[in-house]
Parts: sequence; structure tokens; C-alpha cells
Amino acid sequence: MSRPDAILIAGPTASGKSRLAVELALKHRGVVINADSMQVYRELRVLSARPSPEDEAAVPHLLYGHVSAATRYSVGQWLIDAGAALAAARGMRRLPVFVGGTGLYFKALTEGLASIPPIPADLRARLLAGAEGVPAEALHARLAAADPETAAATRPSDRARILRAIEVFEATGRPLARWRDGASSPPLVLAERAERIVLDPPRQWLHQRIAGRAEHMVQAGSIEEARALARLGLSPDMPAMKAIGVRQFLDHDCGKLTLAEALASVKTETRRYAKRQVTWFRHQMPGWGRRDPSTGDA
RNA sequence: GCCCAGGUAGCUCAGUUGGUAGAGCAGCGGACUGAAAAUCCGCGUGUCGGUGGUUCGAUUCCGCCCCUGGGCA
Repeated sequence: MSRPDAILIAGPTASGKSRLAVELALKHRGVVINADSMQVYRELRVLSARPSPEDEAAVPHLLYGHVSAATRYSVGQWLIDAGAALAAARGMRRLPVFVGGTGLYFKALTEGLASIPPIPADLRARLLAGAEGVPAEALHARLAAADPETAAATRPSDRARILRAIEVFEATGRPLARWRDGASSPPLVLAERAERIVLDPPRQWLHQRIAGRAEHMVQAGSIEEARALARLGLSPDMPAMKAIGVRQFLDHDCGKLTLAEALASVKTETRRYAKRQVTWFRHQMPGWGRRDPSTGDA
């Protein structure tokens, strides 16, 4: 490809994506645009390993820390924001460099998203509150009564997807499955016209980086950050509260875990997360070029 | 040096009255369309310390050796 419309960089957590993004953005006069579901939250600088102020000063960065942790952010909202970021990049005559670990965001970016109307916040809140303590199987039964089509395609144990299907049906009166069969938004970035890179390091190397990063987070203020987040008094089911480390560092802060225990848990959870990311990239992003960041020339 | 107790999966351990073994954690594989750092599904990965012996057959019983704890010297 002679001159790509955009550069897309995906990779598991701690694989060195952000560094590569800044490098390429400097080289090609680009803007770095975040495609990570946790780095959007203002309050999660350390916990989400957001780019440093120095990096952000070196080259324009968009969609980093641009929403409050009190927001229930989503792929749909990100896609809207990404459209605006793209327009901004064009306005600056700069090459968009999307970088992040959220595979679903890249999928939406290059393939579009089903055109489902936004769910009213109060309906969502009511639904979530009503589902508290209710077993997934019972929720599934409820979905099956209203929308058998989507229920049949959803595992009875898959709480998150069941709740999504219920809210869509309640808000629109139409099965989620049929929304998905319908029209999609057009892709914002055409995959064929973008340079697509997946960072794919050896697992052992990645595990070492994950461990190192967890240790470093404590010095960088992760405990204080978690404490500040807790002061917002958000419901634990808000997305920002589910960032790896929030629970562990808070548990340590109130004495339920030693620091060593908290760190061990953060590392384990992060390794698992990285594994899920790798699985996504392996199977959902077949046309992407792989690079091994452990060899130094990535 | 002697006496105990152990050596079984990456870790902590269970077990086999002799028929080549199983839990938890870790790990690995997979799914994925508005919570995606979410949610969900699947999988034991093993010279049972080593070596001789008894036996149709030893991880299990016996001998010797090695290693790790503890005790006595």
C-alpha cells in the first residue's frame, strides 16, 4: 500500500502499543487516537496505563481520559467519538493512528455497528438494579419469554449478553437478533486502506512485562488513584470500576489484602485479560500484519 | 552419623488394601456487535525422586541411594 488512510495498532496489554503509536505518529505526522475501553476514563491514568503527559505533548492524542468514570461508556459511544476524532485529524491534515487493546472497537471501526437506537439511561439503570442478585438462568428465562429468538442464541449463563438483549427488546420492542440482521453503520476506516498491525509477542515475554508494569503502578500512585475513584461512590458495575486493579488496590487499602496479594491478583487478572485479547486478535483479525515487539525492531 | 516425616501436575496437596493417578490454584484453548480490562464455554498439562528386587503387572510392597524438613548427637 503506497499511502494508507490510517494506521491501526492492536495488541495485548503491556505489549508496547503506545510507544509504537507515538513513534509512527511522529514519523508520519500523525495523531494518536485511543481505541482502548479503559483509557477513555479521566480518573484512570495509572490503572489504565495511559500515555504519559510527555508522550501526549510530543504528538496530539485524542480520546484519552476524555470521559468521566461516572459515564457508562460503550462501543457505540466510542464509534461516535472516533468519527469526530477522525474528522479532527483530517482538519489537522494529520494521519490517524488508532491504537488500543479493545478488539471490539477495531471491529466496529472497520466493519460498522448494527444501527440500534441508544437505550435510555433510566431504563438501563432500572434493569440493572432489578437484576441484582437474580441468577443468570432466571434472567435468561425472562428473555426467552419476551424474545425467544435472541434467547436461543444466548447462553443461559451469559449474564451480560442476556441483559443487553433484554434492554434492547424492552426499549425497542424488537429482538436484538433482528437488529443485528439489519442495517449497520458504514465503516469509518476501510480495512484495506489502513495499515493494520497486531503486536504479537511471545507469551513469556509479555508475562514479564505485565509483572513489571504491575509493580511499577504502585510507585506511580495506583493505590491513591483507586482511593480517589472510590470517593466518587460509583456503583461497582460501572465499567470504570471494573478496570483491573481497582478492586485489588482498594482491598489492599482497607486491609483486606496485603500489597503482595493485591499485586499477585492484578498480575493474574492481567495475564488472563491479555490471553483473551490474543485470542480475539488471532481469530477476529486475520488480515492484520503481526509484529513481535520483543525483538527490539518493532 | 543416627532417628523420624516427606519427595506424585508449574504450585499446594489427595490417592492407589498392587492393574500406570485427581482436586484447588496457576496455565492453556475457544466464543465474542453499545458493560468488551466486560461476559461466557472448554481442557489435566505427569519418567508418581533414582535404582535394583518380589510379582503376570510396582507410583503403591522390600532393599539401597539421592534430596528436603524436623529431632538426637
